[in-house]
Amino acid sequence: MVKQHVFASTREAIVGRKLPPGTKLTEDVIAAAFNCGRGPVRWALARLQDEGLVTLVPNRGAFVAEPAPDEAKHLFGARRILEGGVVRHLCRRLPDEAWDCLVECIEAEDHAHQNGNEAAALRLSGDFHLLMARLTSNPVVEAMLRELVSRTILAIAVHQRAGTSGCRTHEHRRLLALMRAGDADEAVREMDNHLGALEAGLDLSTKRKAAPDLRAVLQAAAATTRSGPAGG
Amino acid sequence: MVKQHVFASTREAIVGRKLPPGTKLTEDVIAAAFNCGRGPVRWALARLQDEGLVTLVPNRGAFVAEPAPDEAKHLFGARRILEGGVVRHLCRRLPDEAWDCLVECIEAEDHAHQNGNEAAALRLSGDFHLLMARLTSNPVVEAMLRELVSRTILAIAVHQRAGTSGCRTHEHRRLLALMRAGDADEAVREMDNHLGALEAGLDLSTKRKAAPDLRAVLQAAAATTRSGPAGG
DNA sequence: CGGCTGAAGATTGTGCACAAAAAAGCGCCG
DNA sequence: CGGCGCTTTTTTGTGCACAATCTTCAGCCG
Repeated sequence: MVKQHVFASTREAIVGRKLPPGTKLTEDVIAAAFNCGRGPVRWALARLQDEGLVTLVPNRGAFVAEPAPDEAKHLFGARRILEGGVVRHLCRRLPDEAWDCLVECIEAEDHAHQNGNEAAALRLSGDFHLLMARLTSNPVVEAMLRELVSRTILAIAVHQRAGTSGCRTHEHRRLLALMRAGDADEAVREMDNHLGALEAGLDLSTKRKAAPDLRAVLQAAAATTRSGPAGG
Repeated sequence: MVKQHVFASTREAIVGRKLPPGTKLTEDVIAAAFNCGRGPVRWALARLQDEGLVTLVPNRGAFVAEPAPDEAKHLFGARRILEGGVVRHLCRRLPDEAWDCLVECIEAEDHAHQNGNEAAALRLSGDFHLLMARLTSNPVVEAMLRELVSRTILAIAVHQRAGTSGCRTHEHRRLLALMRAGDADEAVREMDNHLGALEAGLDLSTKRKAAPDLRAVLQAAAATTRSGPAGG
């Protein structure tokens, strides 16, 4: 199946930071890159849009999504709600193999940090959160969090301050210990703080991006009224 | 835009019970119904698939999703986690207008129940849950729950027992009172019980659907090995 | 010299045609 | 009469062409 190949590869390129936010995704270019027509590309782009990874402007084209500051805040807010529930769900009991999996994931992240590979560390950090969702044995929850983590990576790529790393592994370790101990309330609070620290590492000033927002607003206004200066 | 029209109308037809689960969604038929080519139809189907409302089998076509018993359980589990977080988030404080909105929604649901319009009541019940998500002022949370509610409606349509109605409004009222009182733990518990009652109203026996599952399993096995009797 | 109008270029939206794969129906052989 | 293989038919997967729209830019007028 060509469609899924285009979708998976493009998604991997976006999440793996190969395609920075704001990159124009011209259909012909992608079609040429995969040696296929525009049909599969359009299918993949539609899926990517649903995941919030690309923005599809009518008659303008597709772009790698640039989460606005407000959207980034909403993303973190949603993760607080969802992952709080996940943590509370996991606190009850879990087989030892599950805990080992989480420990292994943290160690891999530590290893990436030591090698100075920040991109891999950020990716592993996301994998840790995703692994927790997987441990709920609920594919629906897992899918929701996967989408949230992907978009969070995008938001971090856009608004990341210089010198700030992703998830600190010691926070992950503490969270793990709290969950293993069964202290639900404290574990949820730790997750809240953890996500708060992640959000605090970003620069979410809403005024700095006034110029591009202005253009978007004008476009939206013109599209709404349909009676502006665009007509001949 | 034709695409969005096809998408919105088809979605409305599925959620509104006009298209029962399992219905074959032939592209040509939909294209003819909307007087357009198959392009917009494919786009709409891709979006619908991402929302979990249709199942898209390769080289077979699109069908209105029939959530399996396991998937239905996962749906309710995800809603427990997500809506539990929503309730906890809303417990803090909310303007009076918000509470009025919720009361109004409950009364509309009551009205539908009195008129014997069960389909509308189920729809209003979903709107109540959706309204709570909207009151978080978080579009991401709202979108996630909208998808979950839609799929839940589908699951109910498939597995509903005879004589069981949807959300009881008095449970909604009690939940509302608890949230307004600020009793987070008790409100979350009420939400849990409420969703549990909804799930209990379904017949989620996994063995009864052995026959159709068998065919799906055989198809999957054939697709995996690629060396079955299908080849010529 | 600035702003506006017009055309040209580029890109997406849509429809149509062909190919491939699966399903169904049918004939044939045991 | 039942099971198997082939053929036909239906439907999706893909590519290509045309039209609509937006952007850009050159030329013109005030």
